[in-house]
Amino acid sequence: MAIPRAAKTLRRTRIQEEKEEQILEAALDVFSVSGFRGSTIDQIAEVAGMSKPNLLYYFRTKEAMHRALIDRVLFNWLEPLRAFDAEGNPESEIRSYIRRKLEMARDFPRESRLFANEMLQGAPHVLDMLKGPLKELVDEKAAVIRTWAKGGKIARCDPYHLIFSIWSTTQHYADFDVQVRAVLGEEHSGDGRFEDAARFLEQLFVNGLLQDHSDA
Amino acid sequence: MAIPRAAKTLRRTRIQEEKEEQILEAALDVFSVSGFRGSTIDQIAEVAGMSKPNLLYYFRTKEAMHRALIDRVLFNWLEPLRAFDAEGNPESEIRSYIRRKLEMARDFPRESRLFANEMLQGAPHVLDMLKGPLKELVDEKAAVIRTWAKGGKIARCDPYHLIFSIWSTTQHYADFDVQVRAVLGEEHSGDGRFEDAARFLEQLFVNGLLQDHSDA
DNA sequence: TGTAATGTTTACCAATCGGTCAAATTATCC
DNA sequence: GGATAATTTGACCGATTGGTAAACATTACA
Repeated sequence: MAIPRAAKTLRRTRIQEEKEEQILEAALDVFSVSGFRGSTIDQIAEVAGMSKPNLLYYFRTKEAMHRALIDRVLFNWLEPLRAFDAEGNPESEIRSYIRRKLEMARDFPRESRLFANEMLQGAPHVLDMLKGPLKELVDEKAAVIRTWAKGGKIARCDPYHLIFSIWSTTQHYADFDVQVRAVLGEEHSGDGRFEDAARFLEQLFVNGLLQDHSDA
Repeated sequence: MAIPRAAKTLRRTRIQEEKEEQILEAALDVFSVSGFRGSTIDQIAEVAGMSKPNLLYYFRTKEAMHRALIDRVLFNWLEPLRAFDAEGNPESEIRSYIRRKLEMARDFPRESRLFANEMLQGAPHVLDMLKGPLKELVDEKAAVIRTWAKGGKIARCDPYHLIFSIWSTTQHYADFDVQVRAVLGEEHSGDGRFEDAARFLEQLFVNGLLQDHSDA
């Protein structure tokens, strides 16, 4: 007889690791496109290549699957911001933050869309994380940016909106990918658009922030 | 007996106008949060305060409701870009475009989210519009921006990515509203954040683009 | 190799889904 | 006011939903 599922996490078998991986991979495919409510367990089961009850053997409910997926994705998603370094110089820190975020949009678009879907729905599953750990991390980095501004290393500006603008411009290339490609046309739908975007965004933020025009 | 629905558009009664308005208003509420697949006719009926068969009297299918809603929303959504004027001077045009887009994010967040949901799902209902009318409009405005750059009025930059970055930064305040509020904290969740955002974004784009640092 | 734990599947359930239908109700217009 | 068209509703349909039960198959391990 199967062990009660509460005990399953005590010791994990090889098969558990593999199957849970397989399921979360499929779940990412489905949830990132259709959101939580719009996705069905049957869809995920089909993508994962296993039967629905088999999925439910590893994750008791659709919610549990979604939560496991979000937990796994969120940590990596914040890595670039964590790497944002107070000791570095502003220009290279901002440049490399933009570059890292753009790389993530290019290499992990599903993760970005999963998160975007969650936000659009009002963050029902991650609101506490936004108000807690995320806010703390952003507060910390905003303080760094403010220090830079006070020291005259960058223009005076609202550090929160600076961070928001880097998030939005970079994630746009994952979340609105279909629109970007449609507008750029077939011929510019290779990965070149990410390099163009990086060039533009670095220019925008570096010129826009590194020199203080406000009292020129 | 009721007129076949194909003929309904021939002459519209007072009640038709009112009810269709009421339904689309409710549909906007629901679709903008849950996306097409995640929304149900019952939800919309409840919000609209009418029975499900009554909804289906005015819109034959869920798809028809969604299409009618998108058609109505899209035209207004592109208005600010259409107003972008080649004859004006670059600084004031960019400033007012940012301001208008931010106002729309503030005043019509549901419309923004409806659109964002559609993009996340791969634009199944509006792909032709993106590749057609939208692309043409953007091409036209991009040409204007390129003229400005060639004339030395703004820095040389990719006009498409400039437009993308204005879209993404402004719509962020509608689509990711819950995240913005969580990070800013309760005390900054009044409408003041839109003014702060406007100040920051105008600074960013004006300083970032209006002076050419690339050959300084 | 035997056996107990683990993993998988078939068949199924109640609830909800998008949508239909006919009957009942209301508005319109002569 | 009565006929006719427009609107609204309750009852219902088959398909799909999230999830369960139990039989069956496989694995790990002594």
